[in-house]
Parts: sequence; structure tokens; C-alpha cells
Amino acid sequence: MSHRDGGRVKLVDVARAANVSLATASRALNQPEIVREPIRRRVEEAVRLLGYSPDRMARALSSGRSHIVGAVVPTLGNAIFADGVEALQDRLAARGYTLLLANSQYDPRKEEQEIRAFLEHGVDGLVLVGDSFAPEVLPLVRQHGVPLVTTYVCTSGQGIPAVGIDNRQATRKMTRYLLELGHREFAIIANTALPNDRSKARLDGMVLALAEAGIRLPSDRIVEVALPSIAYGRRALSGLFATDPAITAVLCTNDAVAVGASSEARRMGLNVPRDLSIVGFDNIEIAAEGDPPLTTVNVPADEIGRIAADYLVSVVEGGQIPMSTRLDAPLIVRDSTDRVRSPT
Amino acid sequence: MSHRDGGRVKLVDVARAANVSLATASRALNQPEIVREPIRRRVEEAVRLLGYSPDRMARALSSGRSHIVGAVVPTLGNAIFADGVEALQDRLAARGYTLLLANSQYDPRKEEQEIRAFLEHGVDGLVLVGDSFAPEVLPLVRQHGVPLVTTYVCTSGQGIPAVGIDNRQATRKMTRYLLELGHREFAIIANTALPNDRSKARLDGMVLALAEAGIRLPSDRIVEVALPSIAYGRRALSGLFATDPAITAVLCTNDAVAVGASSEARRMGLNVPRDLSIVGFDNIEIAAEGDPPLTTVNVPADEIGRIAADYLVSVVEGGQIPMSTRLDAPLIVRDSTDRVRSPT
DNA sequence: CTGAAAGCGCTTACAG
DNA sequence: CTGAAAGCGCTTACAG
Repeated sequence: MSHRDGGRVKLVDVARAANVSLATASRALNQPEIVREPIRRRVEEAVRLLGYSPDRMARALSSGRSHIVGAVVPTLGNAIFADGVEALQDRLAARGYTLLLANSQYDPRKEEQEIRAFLEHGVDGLVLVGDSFAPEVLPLVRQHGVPLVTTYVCTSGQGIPAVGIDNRQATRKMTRYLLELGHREFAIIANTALPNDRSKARLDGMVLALAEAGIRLPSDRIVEVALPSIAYGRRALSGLFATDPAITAVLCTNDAVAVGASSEARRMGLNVPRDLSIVGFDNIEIAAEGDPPLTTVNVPADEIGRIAADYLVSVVEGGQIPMSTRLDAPLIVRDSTDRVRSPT
Repeated sequence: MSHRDGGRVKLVDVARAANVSLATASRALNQPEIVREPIRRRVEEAVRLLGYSPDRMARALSSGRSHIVGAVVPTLGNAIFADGVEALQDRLAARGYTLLLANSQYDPRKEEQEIRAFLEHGVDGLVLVGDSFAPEVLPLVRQHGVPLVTTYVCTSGQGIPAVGIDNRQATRKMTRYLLELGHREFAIIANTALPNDRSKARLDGMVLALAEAGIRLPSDRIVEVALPSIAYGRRALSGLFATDPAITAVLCTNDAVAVGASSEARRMGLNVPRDLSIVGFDNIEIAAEGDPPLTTVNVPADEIGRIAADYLVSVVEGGQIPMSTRLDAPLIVRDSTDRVRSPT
């Protein structure tokens, strides 16, 4: 009652025009193989003539399937998430699904709110990031019976199918590479000030590799920043060198911070990599195109997005998916790293 | 029938628990001021006890209002759109709306498909980018009676409310600034190879300002690239200087391309800005933090996103909005521009 | 293979 | 201010 659309054409109009029942018209569109050729033809013809387009809300209400997937990412400001979301959306669209998107700003409370809204909207599936959520989230999602997959990590401790990389192993390998180049005086810039289990794992991997080499970093050699931004990287590096000029290698948990550190180092008269080696993580565009091009770890964000889409669609349609999907995150050696100049 | 949720609690359960009719329960939630205090209390209590959360699809179907807004942007790979979308989503959420997002990859056909899908999903409003669409788009949207606003431009030739900047005036002003610095030998790098009316307007503004100064750029001084990427900017600059070393100023339609050009210039042994002035457009992070920091034009992407959200919500709820909202796009002078060294 | 009918979970005139 | 009932536009057992 009281709808604005006086003349919006609906399925019953199509049925009438095609001289079939509403049920048959519906079937002709949704399970064409089940309705006889000539009839299907008539329905298709009527659809075309009347310019019918289905009301997906009504369809969702009666079928229990919305063909909507919800995703909540920390921020689109990080290219790694922007790329992942873009790939996710493309793949979902290709499979007939539409994307509901929200960003949490690294705030678990906001994340929970958004998830709640998505659930109320009847999403068929949910893609999240990482493996730490507000306590209500998982029970809520499960109570709704909505499948979910988490991304950018390759395992979950909470029974969620995960598709991503092993952040800890990746930085461990990266750190070993620096150790092999003879570095012993390390510093770390980590964006772990906000809740971020991926960055935390990356930090862990660095610390672990150092420990394995018998190096224990004093706490003032680890600076925590809130966000992956160039400006924070800059500030962190200048703080580090103000008190501690012995450092020969700076490990960063992401590229933006590494680019900032690299740029600031040069501004301070240090030559990267001759005087100072710097590594990032993510392999976003500025890493490759910076000056010097940054040694970093590649995160296959679009692959993650695509696979997440495929998995969700597949489980919604009754399929099985692996609980853990680990994508390769290779070290990309470029020009921001070199042998230590004068090993201590 | 045949729904998976055996025990999902619905409004009728709430009504029963609160000892009121379904209608009253509905009103208590949607128009609380219209139901008497004690009854409202009982309903709210029941909601809490049962953990009721509304089914927005059902609500949408019967009320004709989905509380969903759809947005389609060219790409999230451009920070300007990522930021705008983020702000849009935040503001929509704050006002009780959810965002359906798609990216078109600068393809009008894909854009049309996504809009079609959004319409089928019953969006209450649509936010688009620019002022050129596949021919079917506008009639389709109007036929559905869905309000829309377009962004990143400040006027529409097609009767769509627009909120954004005047791209043409902004580059005109930017170009005049370079002219005042004494430059006469210009080149332009424009990402106009793909359909992009914003970049086209920016290019127009540059050409116009030059014409006003009596300068007519030969066509080989204008290089068109497809996307706003650092790599394209690099390539464009090296192509330009391979044949034409007289250039003293390079105008770019966006920052990514300008950063690439700047970086490549330095690689070629040119000092920016001493030998070559370069300007970008957008004022994304790498512009401010690059080396040298880039002179550019600020695009208030988050403001655009916020206003688009407010406008849409306001018209959905019966309000009026201006047809044209022009935000300021000031020139940000940094270190990539200087007086021409030896004016011709 | 096709049709008549019930139902998805809400909202909202219409009466009272 | 509250309730009974119709209706939103579809899908899908159930019969035939």
C-alpha cells in the first residue's frame, strides 16, 4: 500500500502478458530448465517487452536468499584493503552477488555495529578482516546462521575459514634476510597502536627472527604507531635516530610507514640503503615506485578478495571450503636494503 | 516456508511477550512517540529479553524504504575515491543507512550493470561520480523514482544534483600560477584515455589558461594516459623529454601521475623544481609527503562523501537539496614549483 | 511440467 | 492510542 510506484511492472504483469501463472513465470526466470521451451520463450519475451526487473527484496524475503554479501574492512585508506575490496566486488558481481561495505576504522565496536546492520539486512555471507573481534560478534553471526570468511590472515583460532597470508612467517623471513646481510642493529616501526592482529603478527615474526639470532631488541628500538601513514613513518624514524644513531636496519610492518621512514632518512642526510636499510610490507604502488624502490613483502590483496568471494558464494550454494588457505607472500628485494656497511 | 532459521525471533514474538498486537509492537519501534509510555516500555523490554533484531528486508518490502544507498565509483585504487567512499559510509551509518558499493573500472557498461543491480535491490538513493553515463542509466533511475546525486563535479548538465569541485576552474587557476612564475614551455599529462569527465575538465582548464596567455600547446606536448598511476606518470615524462627537452613545467591531472613524473625527472638528472616545475591534482598523501612535496590542488573528498550522504538522506526523507554544491579546491603550493630558470 | 495458494516478516491505512 | 487485516512482490511446497 501507499507505494510511490504506480506503474512499476511486476512478475504478475509478466505472467499475465505471457498467459501463464505467476508460479510459472517465476520458474521460467529462476529455473528455466524446468519449464518447457515455448512457455519459457513467452515469458522471456514478456519480460523484454515490459522491461521487467525483479524486486530482489521480495525475492529475498520469500526465498531466504538475498544475494548480498557484506564486508567490513578497517579502512579503505590502506591500498591493501581498497584493492581487496575492489577484487571482491568484481568477483561477487560476476557471480550475481552485490556487496554491502563498511569500514570500521580499526574500532571493534564500530565493526560490531556494522556487522549487526548487515545481518539485519539479511546478507548471505560476511567477509571480515583478521581474527580478533568484539566478543558478541561471532555468537551473533552464528545465531543468524550466516557463513563468514576472514581475510588477510591464513588461519583463525576461532573456527572461521581464513584466506590470506602468514604474516608472522613472512616478516620472519624478511628479518632473516636482513640478518644475512650482516645487520645487527635493528629498529622496528609497527602500526600496532590500534587493535591490529596482522601487524602484531608481523611484529612477532620480526622479534622472533631476531631472538633466533640472539638479538633482543630494547623497547626503545620498537616504535608503535597508530596507522599506516607516511607521516607516522617519518616521525618514528626521526625519533629513533635522535637518540640512537647506531641503527643500520629498520623493519616496518607496512609500506606507508617504510616510505615515510625512507624519505625522512634521506632528509636527515642518510643514504638508503648505504647507511640504512629499510623494509616495508604490503607491496603497494609507492613501494615499487618510490626512491629508492622499497624491499618489501608482497600481499596478494586482489587474490584474497577474489578467493573470499568464491568461497562465500560456494558455501552459500551448499559447497565446502577449506578452513585455511595460505597464499604466498614472497619477499620482494629492491633497492632499499643492502649489506651492512661496517658490521659491528 | 523452508527457512533455515527455526528459532529466529520475530516481531510477532515480541508482541506476544509484551502482550500487545503486532501493529503496536511495530509502532513502538518505529514511531515511539505515538504509543503510550507503559506499553512502549513493555515492548522495549521484550525486545531486549528476546534479543529481537528486525528483518530489514521485510521492513523494506512493506514500507517501500530500504535504508540502503548505493554508490558506484570508478575505482577504489584512487585514494580520492577510497576516502570519499569511507566518509560516505561513515555518515550514512550515522544516519541509519547502509552502503551498497560497486566499482566500474571507468567502464560505463559495468557502471550501468551495477546501477541496475542496485535498483533491483531497492536502494533508496544512488551516488554516482561525474556527469557522463551510459544512455540508459538516467531514464532507468528516473523510472524507478530513486533520487541520485553525483559527486566530484559541481554541476550536472543532466539535471542531477551535484556536489564537488569545479575542475576546470581549479586547473585554470593552477596554470595561471605557473604562468606567473614565468613558465612558457608547458607539457600536460592527463589521464583522459579512459572516459573521465573530471580529468577532461581539468585538461580543458589547463588548455584554456594557456590559450588566454597566448600559448597553444602542440599535440605532442599533451600525453594521455589511462589511469592515475605513478608508473604511467613516469613513462609519460620520459617520453616527453626524449623528444622535447625545452619543457619547464609539467601540468598533471592527478597526483599519482605527477609523483611519477617528478620521480622520473629526478632519475633523469633533472632537479625539481629548479629545472622543472611539476604540479599535480587531488592532494593525496603522497603529494604532501613526496620528495619534493608536490604543489597540487586539494580535493575535499571526505567532505564530498559526507555531503552526498546528507543530501541523499535528506531527500529520501522528503527534503530539498541544492542542484549545485561547489566546494573550494584551493591550490596548495609546495616545493615542486618555482620560477622558471631562464624565461624564453 | 503447470497452477492455486500459502507464506516470507514486516508496515500501515482503516476502524474503533 | 490500539488492533485486525490487508498488502508489499516474490518463491515454493503441494496437487494435479
